Amino acid sequence: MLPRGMKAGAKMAVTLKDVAKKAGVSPATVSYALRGGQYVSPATMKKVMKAAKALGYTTNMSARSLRYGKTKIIEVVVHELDIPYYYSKLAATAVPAINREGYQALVLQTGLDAGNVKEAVDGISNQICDGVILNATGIDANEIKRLSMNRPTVLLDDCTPEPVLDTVMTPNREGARIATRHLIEQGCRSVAAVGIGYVSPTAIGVQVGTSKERFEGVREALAENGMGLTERQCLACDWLVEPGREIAHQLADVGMPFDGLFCASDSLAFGLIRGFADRGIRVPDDVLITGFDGISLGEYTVPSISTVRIDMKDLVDKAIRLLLDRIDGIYDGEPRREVAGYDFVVRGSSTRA
Amino acid sequence: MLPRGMKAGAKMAVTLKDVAKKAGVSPATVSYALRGGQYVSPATMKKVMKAAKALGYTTNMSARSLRYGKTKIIEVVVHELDIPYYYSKLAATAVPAINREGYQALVLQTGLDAGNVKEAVDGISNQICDGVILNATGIDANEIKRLSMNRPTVLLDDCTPEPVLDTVMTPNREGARIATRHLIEQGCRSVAAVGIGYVSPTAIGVQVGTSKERFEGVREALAENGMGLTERQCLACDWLVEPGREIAHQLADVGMPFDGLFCASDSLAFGLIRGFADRGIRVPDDVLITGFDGISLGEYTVPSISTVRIDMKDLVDKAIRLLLDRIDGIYDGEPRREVAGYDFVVRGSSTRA
DNA sequence: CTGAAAGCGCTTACAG
DNA sequence: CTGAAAGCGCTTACAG
Repeated sequence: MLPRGMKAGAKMAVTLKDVAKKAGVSPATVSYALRGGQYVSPATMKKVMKAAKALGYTTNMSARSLRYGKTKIIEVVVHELDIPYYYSKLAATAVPAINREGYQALVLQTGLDAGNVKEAVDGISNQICDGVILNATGIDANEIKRLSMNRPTVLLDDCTPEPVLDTVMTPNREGARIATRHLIEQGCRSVAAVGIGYVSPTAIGVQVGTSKERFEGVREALAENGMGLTERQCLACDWLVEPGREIAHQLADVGMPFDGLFCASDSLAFGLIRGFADRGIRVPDDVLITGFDGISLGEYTVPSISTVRIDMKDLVDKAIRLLLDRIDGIYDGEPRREVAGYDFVVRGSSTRA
Repeated sequence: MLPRGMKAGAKMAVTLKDVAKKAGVSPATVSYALRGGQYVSPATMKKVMKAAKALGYTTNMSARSLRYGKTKIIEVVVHELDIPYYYSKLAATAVPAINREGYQALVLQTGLDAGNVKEAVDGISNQICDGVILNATGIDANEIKRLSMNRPTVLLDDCTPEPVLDTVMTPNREGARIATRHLIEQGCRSVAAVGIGYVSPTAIGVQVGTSKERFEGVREALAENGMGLTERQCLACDWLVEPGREIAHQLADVGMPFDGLFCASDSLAFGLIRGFADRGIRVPDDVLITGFDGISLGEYTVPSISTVRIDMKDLVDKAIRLLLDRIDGIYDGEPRREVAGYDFVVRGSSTRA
């Protein structure tokens, strides 16, 4: 008995009604039985279970969600799963943490283009999940506000001065400051920032974002030590492996003008190490390098990568807590902002033997 | 007007009915208008659009799916997203490919335990998606059969002699053979297989799996050149970075008895390179190494990793094609099995300058 | 302990 | 071109 106008599927799924008929009880009783047996006699229970198993019944989640008003799904939206390695680590950490709270986790990959993120969240997320954890980079505040109309949303690393939604921040400025300070302590006197665009004094109050915060951190550490941060020292590029390699080549070709490099990501550091190896420049003998993120692979490169290691578990736990507080109606006030824990890990890339 | 027994959510979502009331038309008309405007006058169209926008309406996917009988979602089940780097690459490749077919892609992470895979597929997938792409390692054929009762499923790398479901294979045996042959051509006379358990002649017809296939490939290449493959040459371990490092340490500690190492994964090769560096053993000067998978990072290690590179795009395309043929009812016959394309990439880890 | 009934939000054949 | 109605599969308060 198809609904009017519905096409027959190749294979109709088994429904509660089918199980009820087979077990000789009402659908209501089947529902009660399947959901743990409250109000159901042991004998009925047994009949129902047997029938359900025999027919291979599984709950139609669309129907349950529609009825229940909740999906028990939390979505994790990341840009790229195969960027080594921040996002895959984020997703991998978030999934079991979400499961522990009794929710299913769905990972959504949007690609690096900000437009796709909008679309992705608009699209599937419509109402297929109860909440979203979303890396906000590249979407503006209005857009974010609009997205949140439908469901609780926690942002990651949204640097907007006035937060519009709950956010978990990475320690951009502090991390950059500590890493740069470390380079100076190791004796560097000519430091550059890889992956960081120069921010002019007039733009400093206007510009917003992760890169700008890290710029500030680097600048502060240099200033503490009587050094400046000029345009020449800022080597803007995407935070990926290949750009790191290219920058290493460029630096080698102009005679390696720096003795310390703060990298905005471990992937960049990874690429730099490779690029310097191509040109016979030795890390850490000829130049010291620090990364950012704390991807696990950084422990295994040769040399291994000193890094600002984000406590991914802490980040994820905080995001989930913020989200559940909204979903469960425990908190309904102004947007809150938290900062993920981190530590600085000293490894081979920034220490001379 | 809540359904009986339903608790009020913190925030009721906007429904078709709300839009209809606001626009002064019927819900049916709103539905038609929102779905492209067939049968709807331009004036009505405009009114509806305006009302929908004003209220921030989005479709309730649970309801639509329930009505439509399809979810337009394909699920990709992987073990671990942050294992460098096969699974994240798989997921990252599959998502846009699935989107191109007009489906949403959901990535599900199960962890390395086979029990979790069952649970994951049982659980969320119930009927929230139209099809599943699933790495089968560690689940037996009966289980797989049962899982597939509910929806079309494509397996990855299921080595069961009689396929129970559509499968895309990686070229396990051929890849291992070619890599090993390459090591021999480069002059290796004492080759070991890392990550591969020894398979005795009596077990060879019985044992099933990826590892066994690769064992066979290695054995064949060695046999072609008059060499054998004994238990001593098989160093079984998980295909991860840390085990690779540990094996390197062990080999170094017993005086490095091999001059060529076939690794079952690039991650293993990655760890070996690191472990040998710890002990002053040089790759490729002292020992040649080949990997398997073709993860992008293998290009950036020092030395870079020679590898059997799986054509991930081809693998994913084949999996999606098999799946869509089932979903769309284009094919309904015996399980089909395809092999993903691949090539062997020669890099620094297996070539002496 | 069990069943009949209502309703979640949507879509579409049908009647106007 | 538009609206009233049926029904997707499920859950639960209510009546028995």
